[in-house]
Amino acid sequence: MWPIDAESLIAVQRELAQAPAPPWHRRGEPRIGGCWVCFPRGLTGAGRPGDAAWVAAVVMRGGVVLEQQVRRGVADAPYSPGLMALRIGRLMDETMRARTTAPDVLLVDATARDHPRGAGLALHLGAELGLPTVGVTHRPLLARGQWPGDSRGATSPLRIGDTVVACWVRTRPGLRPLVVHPGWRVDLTTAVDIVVGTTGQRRTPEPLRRARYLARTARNAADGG
DNA sequence: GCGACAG
DNA sequence: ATCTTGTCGC
Repeated sequence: MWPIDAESLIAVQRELAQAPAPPWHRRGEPRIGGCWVCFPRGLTGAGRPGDAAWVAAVVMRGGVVLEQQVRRGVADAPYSPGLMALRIGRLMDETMRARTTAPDVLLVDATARDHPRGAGLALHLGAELGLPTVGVTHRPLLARGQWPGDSRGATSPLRIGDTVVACWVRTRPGLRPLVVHPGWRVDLTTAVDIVVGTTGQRRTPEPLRRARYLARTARNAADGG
């Protein structure tokens, strides 16, 4: 369920951070999903409840698209660091539940353990959907750590205090590394494996790239652009 | 009060 | 997320 106010979301996040999550491990060629939300061009700042949004969900297996969908929706709250679930949690959840093909693991552009209460949207969405998740972001929310070397596959830890909560991953030499967040039922090694395994010559994992493309294309067709 | 701050 | 401006490369 998706709380509609900060107080209840914060309570849910505190619970989630403690919830047992038996580790999932990839076996064979998994179905890998990607979910992406985009907003109207020109929207600036934190936004507001009722903002238009476009959500795309993709499921792939070994480079083949099994299913993809894009829909228009509405954001429930402004963006606020640590409370992103309030803005787009419900949207992503509903979009994923509308899928016929269930992925084995889902990629989300959000953090997980790298969060004020240790339960960012990537973790939360996985728990709600009952799906292992991996978060992929451009930068950490709270965690700190030096960049890795410049070769593809190079990683370096991101810590909050002494705890490693995520890591930098260089998916393409010469480009800024991504932040990879082990989400619901996923450990660091598996998260990196999934991201590197879905990233060919591009910086972004293919299911996420595809979902982003679909969402933006739908938006551009709708609001002119 | 000011800067930081996933998307 | 979205914007900007420029640059390098296929």
